[in-house]
Amino acid sequence: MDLRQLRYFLAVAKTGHMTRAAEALGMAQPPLSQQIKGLETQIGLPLFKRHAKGVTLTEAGRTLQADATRLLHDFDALQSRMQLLAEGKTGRLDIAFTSSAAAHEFTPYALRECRARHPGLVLDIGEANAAEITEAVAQGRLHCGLLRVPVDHPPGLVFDTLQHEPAMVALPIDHPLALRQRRGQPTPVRLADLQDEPLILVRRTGAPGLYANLLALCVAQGVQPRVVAEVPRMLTNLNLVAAGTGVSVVPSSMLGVHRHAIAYRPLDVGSQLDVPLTLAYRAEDNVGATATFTRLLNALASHSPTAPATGRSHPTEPPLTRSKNGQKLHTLAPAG
Amino acid sequence: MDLRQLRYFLAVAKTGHMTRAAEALGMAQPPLSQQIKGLETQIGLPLFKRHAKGVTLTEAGRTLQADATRLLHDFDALQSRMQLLAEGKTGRLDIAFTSSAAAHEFTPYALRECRARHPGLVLDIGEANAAEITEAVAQGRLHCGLLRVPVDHPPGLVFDTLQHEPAMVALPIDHPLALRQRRGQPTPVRLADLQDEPLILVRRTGAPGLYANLLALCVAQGVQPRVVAEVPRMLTNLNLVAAGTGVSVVPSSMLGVHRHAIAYRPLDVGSQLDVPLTLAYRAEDNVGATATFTRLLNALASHSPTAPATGRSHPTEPPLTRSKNGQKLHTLAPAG
DNA sequence: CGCAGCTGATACGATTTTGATATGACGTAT
DNA sequence: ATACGTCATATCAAAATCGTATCAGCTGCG
Repeated sequence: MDLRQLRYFLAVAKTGHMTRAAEALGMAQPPLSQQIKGLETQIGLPLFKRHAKGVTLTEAGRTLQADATRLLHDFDALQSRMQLLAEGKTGRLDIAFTSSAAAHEFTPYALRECRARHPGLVLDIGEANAAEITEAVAQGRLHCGLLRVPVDHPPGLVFDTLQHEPAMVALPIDHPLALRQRRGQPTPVRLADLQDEPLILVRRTGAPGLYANLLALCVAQGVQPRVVAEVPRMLTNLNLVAAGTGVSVVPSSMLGVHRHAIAYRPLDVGSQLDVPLTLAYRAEDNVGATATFTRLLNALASHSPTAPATGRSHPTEPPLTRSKNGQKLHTLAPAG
Repeated sequence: MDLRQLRYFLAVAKTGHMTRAAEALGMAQPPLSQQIKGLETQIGLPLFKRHAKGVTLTEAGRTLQADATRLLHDFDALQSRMQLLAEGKTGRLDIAFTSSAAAHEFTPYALRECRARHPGLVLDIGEANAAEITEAVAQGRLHCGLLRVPVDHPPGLVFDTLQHEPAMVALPIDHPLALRQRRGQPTPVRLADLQDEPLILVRRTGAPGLYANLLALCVAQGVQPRVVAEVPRMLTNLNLVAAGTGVSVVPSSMLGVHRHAIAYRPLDVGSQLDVPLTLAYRAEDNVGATATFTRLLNALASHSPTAPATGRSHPTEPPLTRSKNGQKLHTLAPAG
């Protein structure tokens, strides 16, 4: 017995004619008759009574009709479920951010867009530091991770740079560097200015990341930073700055945090430090819902004003709704 | 997508090995790999991750595993349901008796046996007269009918004579024919004795049946019966006899009804009238549960002491339990 | 570091299954 | 009575499936 035979059977049962069922099925009548006969002999009961102008279901036929209808319905449901899964219109998506990635405006925006465009996706969102996220993605416990500077590159992982933004110096509001002005405007900070300042870093074991870049830049400029604290989270970092414990260098999207206690100053032209927003996922699992998510984020990023200048790994996609601060930058017909 | 492919898939998913799954399925490994690959390309997602010592389900694979397991289980259930139906171990059976057929001891005995041997059968039992039963069976509203003398022979209907018994004369207990004795024993009644007796008949429109036989026999013997009543049911008939309204001729299995008011006397040797118990069913529908029932009744009948002398239309069957009045005549190992 | 031993993937020929065309048998309706 | 429509049968072509032989890649051992 076979699903094909059951489909044939149902077609015949529905029409009451071998011939008409055959043309409805897009096939000739003789093979249909053969298949029905095969089904009957395999079951051991006639399913139809043949008469001159068609066929009629027997009792066994009626029983089979009910059961087969249900079964084929279930089968079709299974098939379309898998189809949706394959197309990435359905599925569960385990994601996590670092706290500084979550602070970038692109992150909540992308999540809103994802929810609006793909209501069938279930997003399960967590938060962890870059090292934990990288490991979780590599191990398959997460589908995607959003972080800043990649801290590790396990084989099989892809890192898409979605956004770029300059790093800024975070100073206690009454710090001399914060008070320094030129023609009434605050002045940029040079790395050399931080030479003897108490520096606070966000850092975890074995995780180079953003601050590796900063320290490398210091070394390159002959600056000896004085690290007074290493904290696990960006917000802890800023709390300490606000308390006057020291100074820090943070992505510019942190601007505004503790704005009455912290002054944010750009870095000097010669000390520019770019902070990326990075999407991490496994190359081999970039299918279905994951692919939907990664494609969407890359597409949103390439249409975003703060898109990275370097060539994108994925080409642009169809027009996208861009709702930022309640303003629509791009418009899409039925944007969900 | 196909059930076979799903079976293959589940085998691979269960074992975690293409090779072992292949031997479990009784096939070679290459075609199995092909089918799995075909399934994956058709769905559009990899279902397994291949590595050096086997394969592992992907997320999509786990989803499909759950769904496919359910579907195949349903399919197997469908198949075994149809199998049981074909074997006649399951199903609904619409039967009806005439009241005199129900009076024969064979009838309740056969029903008991049927229930005991085939607990999966649902017997829906009705009662009607011979003409109604014949029509209902012919139209397919009944699977089987039990009656006495067939009143009609629509095409396609089969009548199996299960039992034979002599007709007896039913007389009011104080009737002269009942009181007549020879050497202290009641004497048989000749048809001629009934010449002027008020006769009561069970009869319905257009239904010849038993009483046609009786009347034919009277005509053959030159007897002019005087019919004073025609009643719809055998029991009504006997009620009237008990009340002294008249005399009647009834199957001997009615013996004992109103035994304080009715005397039953055999017919004279020259006036023997045989009353059969007949099973009616459609030849073309004698499959499944109906076949189980008709075969059982024929088998029980051929092992019964009152089996008809004429050659049976169906050969005898395996040994059967015969519990009559609590006595077992034949014994069967696990007779249910 | 290299090689045996296992894994799944590929290539190709044989078998089985399935479908199409032509035709027949049977009933019905005009 | 005959023409039409039904399903069944026979025969052949096409497709799918399967088996054998072989390859490629990874593991784990020496």
